[in-house]
Amino acid sequence: MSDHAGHAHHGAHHGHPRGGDIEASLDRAAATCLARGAQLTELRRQVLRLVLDSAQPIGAYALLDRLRGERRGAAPPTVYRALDFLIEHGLIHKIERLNAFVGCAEEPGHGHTHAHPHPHQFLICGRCGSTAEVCDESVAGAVAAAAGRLGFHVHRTTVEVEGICAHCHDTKSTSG
Amino acid sequence: MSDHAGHAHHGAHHGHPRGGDIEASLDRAAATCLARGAQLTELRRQVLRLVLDSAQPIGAYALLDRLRGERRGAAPPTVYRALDFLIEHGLIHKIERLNAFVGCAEEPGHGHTHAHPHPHQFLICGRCGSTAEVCDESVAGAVAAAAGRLGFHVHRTTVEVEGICAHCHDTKSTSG
DNA sequence: GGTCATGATGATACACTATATCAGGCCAGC
DNA sequence: GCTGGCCTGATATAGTGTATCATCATGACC
Ligand SMILES: [Zn+2]
Ligand SMILES: [Zn+2]
Ligand SMILES: [Zn+2]
Ligand SMILES: [Zn+2]
Repeated sequence: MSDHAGHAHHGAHHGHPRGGDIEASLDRAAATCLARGAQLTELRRQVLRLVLDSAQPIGAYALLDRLRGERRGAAPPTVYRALDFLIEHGLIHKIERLNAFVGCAEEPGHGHTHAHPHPHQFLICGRCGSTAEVCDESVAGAVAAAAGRLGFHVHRTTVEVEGICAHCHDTKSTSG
Repeated sequence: MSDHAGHAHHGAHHGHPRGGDIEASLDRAAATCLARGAQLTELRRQVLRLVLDSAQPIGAYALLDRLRGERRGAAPPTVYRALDFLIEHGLIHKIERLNAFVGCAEEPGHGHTHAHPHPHQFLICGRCGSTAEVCDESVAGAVAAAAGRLGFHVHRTTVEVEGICAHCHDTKSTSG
């Protein structure tokens, strides 16, 4: 499987943690949770690790299969409860179009939670399946303005863009 | 859960704002399909009528239940195939967050199809469950700009905003 | 007329996604 | 010890979406 998963923040220190970065991210996530009076338990840490370890958005049942490798007897509620917690605390996001989950590309500790989420959008490549999380304020602003014009009070915004990533577009004629 | 979704079959009126406009919309939809070399068959017309007749986004299995009132033996593929067709031709949209379907608020016949969809966003009220389709070019433009900066080629964009509609916000203290 | 390809629908079964519910374990505080 | 809150285990079920094959109508073609 290709490992070129989209990186929205070119050259930045954000992006999907890979390899050894994952454990550091887990530690930061644990600290974030503690500061909020919540606990990143071993189960939740395992699920978060599996999400972060996946190069692409991963479904709840795929997570469940992998989780069973280290936690025998895990069942759907096991993983769904962990996912709910992780979403609640802004550590992962759900991509609605795919019924799948990805780690948040923003560093934790910025006060992002389910109640105060950071603006984010997903670019989903229909060819290689990679996704990139972008945090474009102008998109969020345009949405807020359009909603405000209608007197609508925004709580949460889902933006999911389907298309072809730069890498696939560049290589479409050489490997298609 | 509100209970004013209606139980009637293909009656002409339920007190919905659209009312008798629905049959006219169906006729326009049929013409649009014909012009594209497709046919809005009786089944598809029935499903589209049920979607348009629903005051709120309606799920596939709720549609199936109602469809069985006029087409005995209807099964999940019956309604999903019709829905796929209607989406393909831009006559309805799917709201991913709700796993539900709504009629397109834009008039058909503007060349909107699955291949060339019009920009649209949904405002979903978390209190009354109503949704509004808005067609804000600036939102679409901001998304296109953000994606373009990353070399991402946009094919389709999903924007779904959860919040409180103006009506519910105005009446939040007067009625449960 | 007969044959064949196409598209739509009927019908059965299945896969995938998510939640409800109850029971048991753990720990802090009283 | 007891209680209450939180987390997890475990079973069952609800909700959403597809795969597959059969049947039927249509229209092109010979
Ligand atoms: Zn994020
Ligand atoms: Zn790609
Ligand atoms: Zn529309
Ligand atoms: Zn409302």
